[in-house]
Amino acid sequence: MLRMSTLLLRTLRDDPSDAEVASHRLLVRAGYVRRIAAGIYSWLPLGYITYRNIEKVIREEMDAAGFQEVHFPSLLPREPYEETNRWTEYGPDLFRLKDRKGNDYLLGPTHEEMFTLMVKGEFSSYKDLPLSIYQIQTKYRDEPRPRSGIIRGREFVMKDSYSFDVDDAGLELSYQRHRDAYIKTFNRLGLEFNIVSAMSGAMGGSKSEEFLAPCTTGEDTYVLCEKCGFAANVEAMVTKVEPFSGSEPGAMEVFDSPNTPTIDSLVDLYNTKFGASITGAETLKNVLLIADGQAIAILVPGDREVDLKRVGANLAGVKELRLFEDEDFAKYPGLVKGYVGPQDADKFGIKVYADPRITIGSPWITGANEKNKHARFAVHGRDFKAISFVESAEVKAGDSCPSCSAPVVIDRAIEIGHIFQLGRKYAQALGLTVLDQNGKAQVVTMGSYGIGVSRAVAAVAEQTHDEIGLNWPREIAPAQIHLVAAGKDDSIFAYAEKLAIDLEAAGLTVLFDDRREASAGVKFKDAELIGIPFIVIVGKGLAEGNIEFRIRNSGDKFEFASDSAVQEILSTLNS
RNA sequence: CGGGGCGUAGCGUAGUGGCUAGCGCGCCUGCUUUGGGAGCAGGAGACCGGGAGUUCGAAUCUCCCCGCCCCGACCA
Repeated sequence: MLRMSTLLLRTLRDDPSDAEVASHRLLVRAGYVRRIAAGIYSWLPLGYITYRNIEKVIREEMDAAGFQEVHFPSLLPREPYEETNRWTEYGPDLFRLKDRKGNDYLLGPTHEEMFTLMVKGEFSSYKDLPLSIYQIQTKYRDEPRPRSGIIRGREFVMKDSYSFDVDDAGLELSYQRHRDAYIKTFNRLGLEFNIVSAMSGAMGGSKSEEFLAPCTTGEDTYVLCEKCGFAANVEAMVTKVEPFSGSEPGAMEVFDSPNTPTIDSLVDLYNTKFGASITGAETLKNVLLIADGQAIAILVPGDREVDLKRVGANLAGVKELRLFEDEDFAKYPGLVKGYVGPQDADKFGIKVYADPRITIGSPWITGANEKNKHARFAVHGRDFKAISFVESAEVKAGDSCPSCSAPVVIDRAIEIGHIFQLGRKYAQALGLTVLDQNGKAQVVTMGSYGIGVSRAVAAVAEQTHDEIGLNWPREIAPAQIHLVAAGKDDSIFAYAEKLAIDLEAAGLTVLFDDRREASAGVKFKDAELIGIPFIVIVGKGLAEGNIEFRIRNSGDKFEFASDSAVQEILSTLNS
């Protein structure tokens, strides 16, 4: 039993000034967490119980799926990460340190290497596979910008699993088993979520899905089709286009277009000059980028911006992508800012990629690579040619769903889980092979599956809180019953004390507000802030033989007879 | 890393060159109160983020540093 009179807890009346999002504000105010440094938090008793409840659900579902729990150190030597090149690749996000002898160590940001090496050290036969193992461990990433309280920290707890299979079919099976276990887990946690297809990074292109918990303060943007249920990461959204069916226009024609460096100004001039009524969607925007030092051009319709994340995710092999700056224009005197067109790309030695909307055969109004001049009737395939199509334009609400063509909506969410088929990258790098039936060494194929455990606490808080406080689902609340003794009479406290003991004996967990000095109002406010799902009040009604029972979530209130309180509470909870 | 903001007691804040740094919440003592963040009285608690400088005098002005928050870039 938790007693408020002795609990290490001080609720705050005011929002902390450094907290913005609801989960952060309320977890601090309700005395669940305290900030230690940017992105680093301590858990107080109420918070740690809640955290452990979430961990318990996750562990139970992993075990039920037949995955085995292991545990690795957080403090790791450099060597394994050197073998996979991540000591270098991970860059400044890696917390690095040296021991007294000057050897390099790191605080694990993720543990692919350790898992792979553990299996390599023990198993060597195809008969040992498939295998799925997991750990729940603190991870460290020196994020450029920790934010939103415990949603994105530099220290956080993650449940990460890895599957090991001999072949792709086995990997697919292991992947599905994890997917199913994740669905069960998040349902038990009371989280609303969508499973969206995601990009697993430019190389590989293997299967990857994210579990996203919708909430306005989430930092992930995704596309959702409310009609057919299609959901995708913005990066993975596929543009639905029809082949161009219009007739081929006359030859490309350059026209004077003074002072039209922007799409809007170009549209105005064009409509006036030619008595037309075009929109930005009929103009072609040529956005120049530097991709790993190389100049490239991205073609998108003029009414859309280029989404650099989408370009980066869809342009195979590109690591660094940035917009052209003035000094880049200086290197290409033929390219006139505001009047760039794709017709002369070969001449300038610039690779051109087109958004799928720039269909073959479609005519466009675009820059003429000369100041104050544009060209019209520029036909893709005739007057200019892209090397390939690349998803580049920003996704907008109302775009067509790739599977059913209905208009999609755009929503924000917190990424609470990510599953993907890693393939053989780590097994290859670290030499994890097993002998097959023919005695031949086969590189093992792996899957990787993560759940943000500490983040899940915040995600649930985000999705369930209201104006007055937290509001936990029953399975993860720090207690199931918040019992308030409201009054000064000894009989109230004596009765409440017995009720608390009886409720615990009946298998419920109880937070008992047994403070003598606090007023009823304070206790009610605290109960609402702390967010335990059921609140029992022993107070003025006791004299008439009644206690009060409230449901935090709905606000419903009931009167129960004090002499049958335990039974009535139990039957209400079970109904 | 770019842009913006902030740093005064456990929390929220006032104080833009001048007396002993003020207020609310919380905390301690006493009395009163007791179903919606109680009242009165008394009290403890602050290297005003750090350093250097300007000045008779600095929380307040200048410079440097550190930390924190927000937007963006970034994010297995």
